[in-house]
Amino acid sequence: MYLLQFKVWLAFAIHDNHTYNHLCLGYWFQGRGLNKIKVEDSQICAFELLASLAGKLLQESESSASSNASEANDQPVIGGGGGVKFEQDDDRPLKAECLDHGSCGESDFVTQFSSPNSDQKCLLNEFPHAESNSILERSSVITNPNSSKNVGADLKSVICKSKNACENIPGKVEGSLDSRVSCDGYMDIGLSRQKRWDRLDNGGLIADPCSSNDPMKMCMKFPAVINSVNNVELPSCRDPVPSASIPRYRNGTKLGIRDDDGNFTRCNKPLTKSKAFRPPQRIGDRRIRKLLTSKYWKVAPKLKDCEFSKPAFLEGGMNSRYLKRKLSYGRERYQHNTFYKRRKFTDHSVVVTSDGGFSSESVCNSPDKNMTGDKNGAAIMFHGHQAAFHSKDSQVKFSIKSFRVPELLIEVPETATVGSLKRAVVEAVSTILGGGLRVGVLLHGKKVRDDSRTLLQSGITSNENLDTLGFSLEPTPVQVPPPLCAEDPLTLLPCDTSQLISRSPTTPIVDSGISDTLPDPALLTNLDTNIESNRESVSSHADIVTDNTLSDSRALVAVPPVNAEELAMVPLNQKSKRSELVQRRTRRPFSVSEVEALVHAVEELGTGRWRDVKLCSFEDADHRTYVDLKDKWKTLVHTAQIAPQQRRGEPVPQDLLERVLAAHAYWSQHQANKQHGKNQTATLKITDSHAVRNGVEDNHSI
DNA sequence: CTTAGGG
DNA sequence: CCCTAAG
Repeated sequence: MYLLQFKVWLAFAIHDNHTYNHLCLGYWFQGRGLNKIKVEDSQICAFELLASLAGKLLQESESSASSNASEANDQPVIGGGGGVKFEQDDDRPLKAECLDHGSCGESDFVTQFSSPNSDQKCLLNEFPHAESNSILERSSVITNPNSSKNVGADLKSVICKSKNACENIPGKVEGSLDSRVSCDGYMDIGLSRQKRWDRLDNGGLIADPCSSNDPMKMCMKFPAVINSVNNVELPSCRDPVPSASIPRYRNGTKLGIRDDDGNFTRCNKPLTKSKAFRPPQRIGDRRIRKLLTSKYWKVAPKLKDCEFSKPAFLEGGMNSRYLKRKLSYGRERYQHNTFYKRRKFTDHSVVVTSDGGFSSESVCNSPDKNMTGDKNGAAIMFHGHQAAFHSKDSQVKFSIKSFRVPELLIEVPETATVGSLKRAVVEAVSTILGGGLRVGVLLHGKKVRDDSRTLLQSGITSNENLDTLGFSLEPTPVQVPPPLCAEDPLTLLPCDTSQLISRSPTTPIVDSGISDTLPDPALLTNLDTNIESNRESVSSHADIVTDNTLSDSRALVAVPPVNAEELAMVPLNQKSKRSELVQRRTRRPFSVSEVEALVHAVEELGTGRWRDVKLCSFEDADHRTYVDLKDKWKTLVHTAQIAPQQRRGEPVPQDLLERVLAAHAYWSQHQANKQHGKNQTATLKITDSHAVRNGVEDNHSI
């Protein structure tokens, strides 16, 4: 479980301004644990550190590859004071490490610490499977005396430091490090993911270059959102009706609601799941821009190293439900405290991004298909181009032409060697594939999740146009997958993918996009589209760089278009009518039991608190958003008011409809009263102010 | 982010 | 279910 944490951290360290501590973990995780990084300035942002590391690797590879080390000798230098030194504790050449371990993922990480003694392998086994790693356990594992001393010690210090830093987190809740701690990994993950989205300016809005109709707009909203999370309120606290009084199970109806003992489990859900993940469909542009803009390569002065990852420990017994908010809060602080100093970054750099993150929808799969079954979206690291051929009999033949790798951005300076570029690619891909792969099946752009169904049942038949069938490669969900399965994040990723696959505006969505856009199998092998889009991407990419270099000549070097073509996978987002690409969620008619739950919740909470309704009765029904509930209520009211003959779909019991009407009437009245009360208050205020104006000071007024 | 309402 | 305006 917690291995994932490292994995994710790594992902972030790579393209975020995480501090050394974060990167540290990621670094080791990468399988180069024996190569220490010494950082004088522990606040050095991950970027710089990574860049240094990349430079180091590059240098090594180059110097060893040829005698021409002049360029390579241009050691990466972290601007300003903090310095970074690389050391190797063993004899293995860095180069080898880079090539051989990059793809090992977490298993590699583990190996690092158990290698000294083969009998220590047992460590590995407990590791990934531990269902309740506590921080303490974690430390002990990492610092196992049998492990490399240096590594262990360093890691330990990192962890300790993190813990300390956490103590300064506002809102921290003292609590024992019980099994719940295992949730922190997820929180970290979710947070990190989200962080990617909101890593905009210091809470400020970036000029929106897009029209209001542009999907990009969505991204723009983040800063605002972030700023508004100050209100860390606990919904249940203000609930007139104790949430406990709201049965989670009613009439034997389960709505994917977990009982009160399900805290731990709940942690497995994406804590940050939310719409937040959805919008940034085009965050790519933004992110890339940032990456290329020197001004973002800053150092986090006094940022607490783990403000981000903290929440884990904080949540003593707090309802996980609120973690999200708390996290947001922490994130906000982070933003405010973060970048000031500016540091120039130069030399080699290898930036690897992977929007897909390590999410994995599979993670979301639960036995109860009905409840969590379908988050659209897939882990999306890859998307396959596939062609299917009909055949006689009832046989269905499939032929996967190729898979393309979307959302993989690799940057290297012009002076980098082809070899280093290859390694960078290998590393990037390896990182993603570290955990193995899974294959997803898409039909008409929708994921076919039920593995037990037959092709026929799934609609995959020779009669169908098999072009509508698609496959996707996804990172294997590690153990108990992390909550990255946030419904939205997943949805998001695929969108980026679609762009990568084709620039055709007609491309609906990632999934179906492939087949729809490339109906002719022959086209599947045609790279024109990709190349073209790449060029476009690159050019815009270069433009950005150019712009920035005007103010800072030390900015990164633009990636030559040539490289882009070589990397049929460096698809940067392009501006396009993404909005048209968004796929509609699959329709999910409410079941009677859901209606029942909804009605009950509304009876208790009223019609103006959909978020609470969601939380109380549908918290675990990830596919039901509060908006959905609101809409459903709307239709229910309507349904209840029309003649039974006009109703469609699964009939809703009349008694339920009557309750709907009753609740509707009741709360409508309630709202009216409230409104009336407000008016009265307003009147009073006016009266008061009037009184003040008249010199009748009254500090108690209002 | 949430709500409320139109599409 | 989606989209948006508003808060």
